[in-house]
Amino acid sequence: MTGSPRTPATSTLGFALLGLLARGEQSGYDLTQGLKDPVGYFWFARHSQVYPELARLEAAGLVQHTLVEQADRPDKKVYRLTGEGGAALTAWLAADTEVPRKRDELVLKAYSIWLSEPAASARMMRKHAQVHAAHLAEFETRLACLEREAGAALWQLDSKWFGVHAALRRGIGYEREYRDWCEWMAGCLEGEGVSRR
Amino acid sequence: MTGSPRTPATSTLGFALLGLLARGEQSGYDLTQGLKDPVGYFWFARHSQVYPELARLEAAGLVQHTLVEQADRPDKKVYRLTGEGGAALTAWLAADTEVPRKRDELVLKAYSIWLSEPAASARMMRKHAQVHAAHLAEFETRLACLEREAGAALWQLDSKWFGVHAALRRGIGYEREYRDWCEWMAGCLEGEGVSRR
DNA sequence: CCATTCATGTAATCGGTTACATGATTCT
DNA sequence: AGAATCATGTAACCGATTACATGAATGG
Repeated sequence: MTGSPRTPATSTLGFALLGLLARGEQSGYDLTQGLKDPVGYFWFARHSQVYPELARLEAAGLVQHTLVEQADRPDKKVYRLTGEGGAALTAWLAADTEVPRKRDELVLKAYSIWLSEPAASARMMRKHAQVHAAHLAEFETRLACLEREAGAALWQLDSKWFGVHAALRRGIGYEREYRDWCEWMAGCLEGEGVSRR
Repeated sequence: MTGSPRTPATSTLGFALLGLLARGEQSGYDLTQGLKDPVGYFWFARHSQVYPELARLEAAGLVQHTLVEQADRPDKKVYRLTGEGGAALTAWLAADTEVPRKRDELVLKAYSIWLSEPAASARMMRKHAQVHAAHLAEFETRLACLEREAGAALWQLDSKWFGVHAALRRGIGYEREYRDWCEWMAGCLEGEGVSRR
């Protein structure tokens, strides 16, 4: 009993998958879909990354799969969390989290925008404002749905809906701020800001 | 005259460097420092990525360097933008920009926070709120400095200060929103939100 | 004396994207 | 007839991080 079974350091993607599996067993395909929405607002991956990661998690004893044969569809592997997997997940939750440094090409362009055609840049900013406004609207709709369906569970700290709620709130704030910045930029570029106000 | 000199698709880092060089000639070392601050709020790189990228940009004819010998310090290569480099930069500015999908480990943890110890998670959220509040304060200080130093140039679309201004505004909005979300989360986890208000 | 700054590079590794590969069923 | 959905994998590549490597001058 000297030393644990040598878990070779699970990646963040691994914990994302464990977090999804903590809500119920799923196949690799389902997990890939789940990584679009709502986890996908802040983490995502393609199936080509998910399948090998699941194999690694299983080798580390954090998940297990059962083969489910299906008549009209391809057979699938349904994964579930093991006790060790649950423990690894809560240990990760308690561990320190790095503040991420972001890369954002649009803001990088803004830094060089003084070299560009203002009208063209304004159009680009308006387009991005629209995209973020659309994201915002979608998140707000989802939150409204959630309020109807989950009700008070949205606010219960030990409910899985609280997690969705938390992430959605972050998404809403982020998209609102991004939209406002794009619109402010567009306004400046269209001439409003030239003479200080 | 069939086809341009076959620029092998400059990376985003390449354009970040061109954007910095458009403001004045610099060495690879200087550029690496510049990628911390203020461009670094939205793009960054280590020197091990910068030096090879500069070599690639030079091979593509977008920058040129001069060796500057120094007595008391190591010699350095000072890079400057070529005409082709400036053209590549403005072409990139005019091109479509992808809306980036973000990965954020803290929000990912929030999604699984229903499995954690609320008090410990609250402490983590307060810590992150502090970090973002500190970033916010720093950005606001910088903007205030810029206002004093650059004055009206901050609002002139063809001034390089306008680019800094734009990026700083984005940083300020982002950090403020992130701080507020962390504090909202902490409040919930400390019990305020349990019974719906 | 040791750490930091200035200054430039290379090598190993890792996380993630794109593309390759297969194949049945259902919807348009 | 062709596209999309379900379902699982592998391989090549690329961008980025970490570590390796060197070396003089200055500051604590």
